Amino acid sequence: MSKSTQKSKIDRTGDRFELTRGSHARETAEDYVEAIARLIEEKGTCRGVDLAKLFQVTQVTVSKTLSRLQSEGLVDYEPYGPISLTKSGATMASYARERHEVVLEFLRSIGVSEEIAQVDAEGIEHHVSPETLEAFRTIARRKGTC
Amino acid sequence: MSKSTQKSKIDRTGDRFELTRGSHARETAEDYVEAIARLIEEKGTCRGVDLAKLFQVTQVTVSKTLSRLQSEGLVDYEPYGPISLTKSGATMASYARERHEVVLEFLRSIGVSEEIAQVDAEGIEHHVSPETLEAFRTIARRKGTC
DNA sequence: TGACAAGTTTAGCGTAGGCTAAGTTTGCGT
DNA sequence: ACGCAAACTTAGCCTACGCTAAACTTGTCA
Ligand SMILES: [Mn+2]
Ligand SMILES: [Mn+2]
Ligand SMILES: [Mn+2]
Ligand SMILES: [Mn+2]
Repeated sequence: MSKSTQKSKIDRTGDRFELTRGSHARETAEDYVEAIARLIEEKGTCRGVDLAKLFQVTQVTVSKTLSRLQSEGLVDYEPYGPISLTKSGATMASYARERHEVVLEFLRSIGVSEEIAQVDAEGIEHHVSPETLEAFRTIARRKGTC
Repeated sequence: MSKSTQKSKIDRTGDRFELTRGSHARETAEDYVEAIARLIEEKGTCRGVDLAKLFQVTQVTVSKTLSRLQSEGLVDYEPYGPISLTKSGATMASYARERHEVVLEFLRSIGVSEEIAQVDAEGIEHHVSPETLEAFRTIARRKGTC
C-alpha cells in the first residue's frame, strides 16, 4: 500500500471546466425551483402543465424531471397533485431568483435590449459566482451614471 | 386539412428557454474546437490525451465526443491520428475564442479576481449574444477609467 | 351518473456525455 | 527485432433530458 493512488484517476487541480453532466442537471434544478416558486406566488399553485408551457417541453419531460428533483429533496408532490417546494428547494429558489434578477438588471443597465437581456440572463445566471454577482450589482446600481 | 396544426406540438413563441439537449451539445462543441485550435497553435499538434487532461475527463469520453464532432463536420482525424479542425470547425473556433477573450477581459475589467474570472468566463461565454458581447467590449475598453 | 377533456404518468426510444474494463495500435528504446 | 508504455478505441453501463404513444386520474357539466 501507499504506492500512492494507483491509476491516479483524474487530477482536478484548478479545473475551470466543470463536469458537464452534473452542471447541466444543476442548471435545470435552478430553473425549475425558481419557476415553481414564481408560479405558486403568482397564481397560487403550480402544476406540471404550467412548467411544460414555460419551458416549452412536453409534460412527459416535466414529469420525469420533477421526479428527479423530488428524489433530490427539492420539490414535493403526490401523483396527480400540485407541486410545492421543500425548504431546501425554497432556499435554492430564492438564491436563483436573486441571481437572475441581478444579472437581468445588470444587462439592462449596460444597454442590452430587453428581449436579448431576458434570453442572455437565463443562461448567464447559472455561471455567475458570488464575486462576479457582486460586481454586477455594483454596476447595475450606478445605472445611467457614468 | 387546414384544421390548423392538430395536436399543435409546441408553440416556441418568444421562448427564452433553449432546449437543453441541443444547447449543451453546442457548448461542448464550442469548448472542443476552441481547445483544439489553441493546442495546435501552441504545441503544433492536438491529441485526444491533451483534451482529456484539459477537460478533466477520460480519453474515452473525448474519443466519443470527437467522433460526434467529426460526424458534424467540425473536426477531422483518422483512428489513432492527430486531430485537426475543418474549415467550419476553425470558423467556430475563432468565434468562440474571440467571445471567450472578450468575456474574460470584461470580467477582469470590472474587478473580478483572475481565478474566478477564468471559471466564470468558461461558462458565461456560451450564453452571450452578439449584442451583449458588444456591450462587454465597450466596458472592457474603458477599463480603469470611470 | 356518466361522458369528456385536461392533466398526468408509464413505457419505450434516442442522443449526449459521463464512467470502467479490456483490447488494439503506435512509437520508441534496448 | 522486440518489448513495453502510452495513446486510442470498443464494449457495456449509467444519468439527464428530449420525444411519441398510450394508459390512467380527476374534475366538471349535461
Ligand atoms: Mn432563472
Ligand atoms: Mn436559467
Ligand atoms: Mn472557451
Ligand atoms: Mn466554455
